[in-house]
Amino acid sequence: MGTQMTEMLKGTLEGIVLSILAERPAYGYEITAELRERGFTDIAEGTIYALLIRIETKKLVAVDKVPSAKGPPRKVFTLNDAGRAQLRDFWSTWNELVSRIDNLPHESKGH
Amino acid sequence: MGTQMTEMLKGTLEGIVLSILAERPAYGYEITAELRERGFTDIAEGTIYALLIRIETKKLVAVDKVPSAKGPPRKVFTLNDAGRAQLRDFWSTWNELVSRIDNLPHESKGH
DNA sequence: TTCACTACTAAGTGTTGCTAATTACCACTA
DNA sequence: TAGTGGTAATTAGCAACACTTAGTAGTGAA
Repeated sequence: MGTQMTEMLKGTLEGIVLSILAERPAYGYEITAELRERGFTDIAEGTIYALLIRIETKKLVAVDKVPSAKGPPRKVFTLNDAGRAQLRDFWSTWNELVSRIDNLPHESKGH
Repeated sequence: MGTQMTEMLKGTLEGIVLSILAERPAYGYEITAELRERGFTDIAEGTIYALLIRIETKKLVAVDKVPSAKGPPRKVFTLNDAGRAQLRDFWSTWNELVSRIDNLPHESKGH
């Protein structure tokens, strides 16, 4: 992936994943697929799994092992209250950043 | 500063500074002040100087030493062609990220 | 001479996303 | 039976970035 996007995802990717989990519980592989559908085409699988471990450690999610018909058991992640609070923080920080950047000198900002 | 914002600035701060330099040449202290005016209140001085060294190393700017009435000579940074190209890249990546994030599940996205 | 302001530098830290390799499980097929 | 392919998760090592903290100097005014 372009280095530019890689660096920009730092600090946003966690919020992106949390917002997907806010819709419904999901497991790693599923989240990776959903991200690709949503345009985040080049995010490495390993990145997602590492991130999921992080949000589990931070206790933003509940985790259930669910047996799968094909393949090893799935780790299903469900957002908890702390996770929803973190997600609200994410949106407020993101909105603030967007509005600050909107106020930057705009010459050739792209439409 | 909130950790959340700190992480989000990774990958964007460089573009933010470049876009300030696109308006007019400036030196470190000046840029720091301008950022504060524009709402980036808590960015450490050291962070800006480190970033300026990075973009100088990447040859995105021309550097001139200009004597100052009060204090040591200023290092004035001027965007060059490579810098302007980098800035265009920044805006296109940024716009792409914004549009992807806009398409995320939107419940409680903030107003 | 002391103080405040200006301007830059340097060392070390933590978080993050990346690559790449490995393991595990099941169904299908040659 | 062995092999292949798709699903699912984990791990180790790496590089980039912003942060904190501290320090070095030059200048003018009290």
